Amino acid sequence: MISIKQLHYALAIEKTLHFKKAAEACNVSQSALSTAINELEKQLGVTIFERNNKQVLITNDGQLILNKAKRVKLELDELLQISQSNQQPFATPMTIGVIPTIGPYLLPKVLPEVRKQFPTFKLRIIEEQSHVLVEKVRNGEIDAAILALPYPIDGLMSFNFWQEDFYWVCHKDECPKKAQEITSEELEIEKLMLLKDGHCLKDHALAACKLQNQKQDTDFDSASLHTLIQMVAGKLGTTLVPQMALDQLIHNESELTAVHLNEPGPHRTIALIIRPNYVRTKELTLLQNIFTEQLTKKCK
Amino acid sequence: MISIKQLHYALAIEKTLHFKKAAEACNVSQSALSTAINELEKQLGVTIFERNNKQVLITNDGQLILNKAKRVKLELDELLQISQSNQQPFATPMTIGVIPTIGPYLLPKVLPEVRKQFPTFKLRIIEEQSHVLVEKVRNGEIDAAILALPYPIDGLMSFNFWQEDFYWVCHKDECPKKAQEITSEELEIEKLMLLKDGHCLKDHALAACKLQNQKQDTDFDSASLHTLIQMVAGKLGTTLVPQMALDQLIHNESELTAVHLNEPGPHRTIALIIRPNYVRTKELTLLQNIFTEQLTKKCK
DNA sequence: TAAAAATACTCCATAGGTATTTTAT
DNA sequence: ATAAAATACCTATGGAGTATTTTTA
Repeated sequence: MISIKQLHYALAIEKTLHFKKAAEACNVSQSALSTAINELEKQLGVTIFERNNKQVLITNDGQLILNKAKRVKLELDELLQISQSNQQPFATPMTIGVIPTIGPYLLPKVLPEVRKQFPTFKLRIIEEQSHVLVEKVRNGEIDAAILALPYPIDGLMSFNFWQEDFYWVCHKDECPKKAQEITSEELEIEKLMLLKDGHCLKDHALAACKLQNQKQDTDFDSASLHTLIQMVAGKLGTTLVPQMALDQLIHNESELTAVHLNEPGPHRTIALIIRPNYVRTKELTLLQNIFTEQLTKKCK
Repeated sequence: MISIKQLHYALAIEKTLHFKKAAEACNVSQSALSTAINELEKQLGVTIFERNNKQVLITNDGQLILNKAKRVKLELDELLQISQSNQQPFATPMTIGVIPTIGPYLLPKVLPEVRKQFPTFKLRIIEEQSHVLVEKVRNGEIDAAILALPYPIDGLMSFNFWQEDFYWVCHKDECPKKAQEITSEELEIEKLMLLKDGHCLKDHALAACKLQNQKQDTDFDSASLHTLIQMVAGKLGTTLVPQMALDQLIHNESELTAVHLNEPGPHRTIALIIRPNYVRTKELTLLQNIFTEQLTKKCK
């Protein structure tokens, strides 16, 4: 019968493409690893590695096997986590990805409370764009991701925990009226500056205004909302920012005004994305509750 | 290190709730199975089974572990299938689920060609409603399902292979006009008979007419289109049927007329649903091509 | 010829079997 | 008292190590 050890060994070779190094990584002799791989290939009836004394190559079929082996290992790791996380929640570290238009605004609002409630919890945060995070969730590199929806997440599951609208930000001197609301029709589209392509915030902002994602003259090739806001302060145009970013981007003494974009909403939904069958859902639910609770307290 | 064998044994006990019977099912002695389970529980630090001389119970944590173990086994089975299916496609049997409003119309059109191209292929078909099939795909009981979209398939993946419109079917004597087209506004809603709740065809038909799924007086508690058509023939009302069912339901000599429902479409999308990471995609692609090809030949 | 994988041979850990004991109803 | 799981003990398989051979770039 095929064993987990064999899969471990095969995955080690995939990494190093070298039997001796792989053997060292697995703390076994080259001989042990070699026979294990031969036996695995014999059992499967598939040559996984084409090898000679100079190089190790992965066959096409072999790559499929290795990908599946990673999957098996992933599920097995999760099985081990079940026991640990149920014995004492938050004992095992967790890595969560977050996109750049959420991270800097969400995390300062919620992480203090997380630390307060679970002081020993090792939570690692990475910041990437949506497509990178989706891939990392898929292959198990990270436990979960915090994205803005709608976004295509084929094969993954989402748990929405927050919804918010956009605010239109302009310089006080250029604010057309004193109203608290503005509709997309009243916006001067030509003056609107948005993040560069690849940031989902741009798509969501355009969708909220019912605009196509046509290549706009006004595209601003910036990677952060902070920079955009600086441009607005410099009277170079206006922009749209999500509600949770308002308090950080616009201070009382600032030259800027933010008015609610009055279009049917919510304009942006924030969600936790996980693989189906991900096991640490209890812990994620606890986190999610803190998120919603803190956002409600600090945004409404 | 935890082994696959241990998981196998644990799953056998879950089925039988009896160590001796489980041991027999695994072709090992009760002693071997007993020690393996004890070792597994020790390694995990979790009591999976609460047992005495009279009964075996599954603990809460144990059930989580067992569910995950099933997952591991599933992925491992797929790993074994990779080698087999790549060595000779269609050598391993495959089970595909299909909903009752697709099966009887799609399968006669496509299966002959499948048999012709892959005579040795053992394809098993089961017929259930969408929610049952989605669950069976999730837990690996079946390889894939053929559904009509839109339908919620959280965490699964869909490959659309056909799109079609609805046709309004009425008795010739009651046909309001001779036109080839009718809009939903021209329909007499009171006379419209649809399948009972639970059949997605009802939802899709209503959506095509832009109607709410309100509890209609005209709901007809039938489980098959054939029955509905009999009712139409008996002048009890009218109905909507998908294009692929037309040739079977309405013959030349019949008393019935079918006219195309002229609403923005397509009204119903047919798709293959699989788990993410499902491995026999090459074979499914071949099947799917046959499906589309045969439908185009026989429906257009 | 030299670097790397495969093989030969030995050893030991452990999975499994049989027989027996413990346990709880 | 008895049915069923746990344990003791023995055996055999196979995984792992060391040393050596084979392979081919």
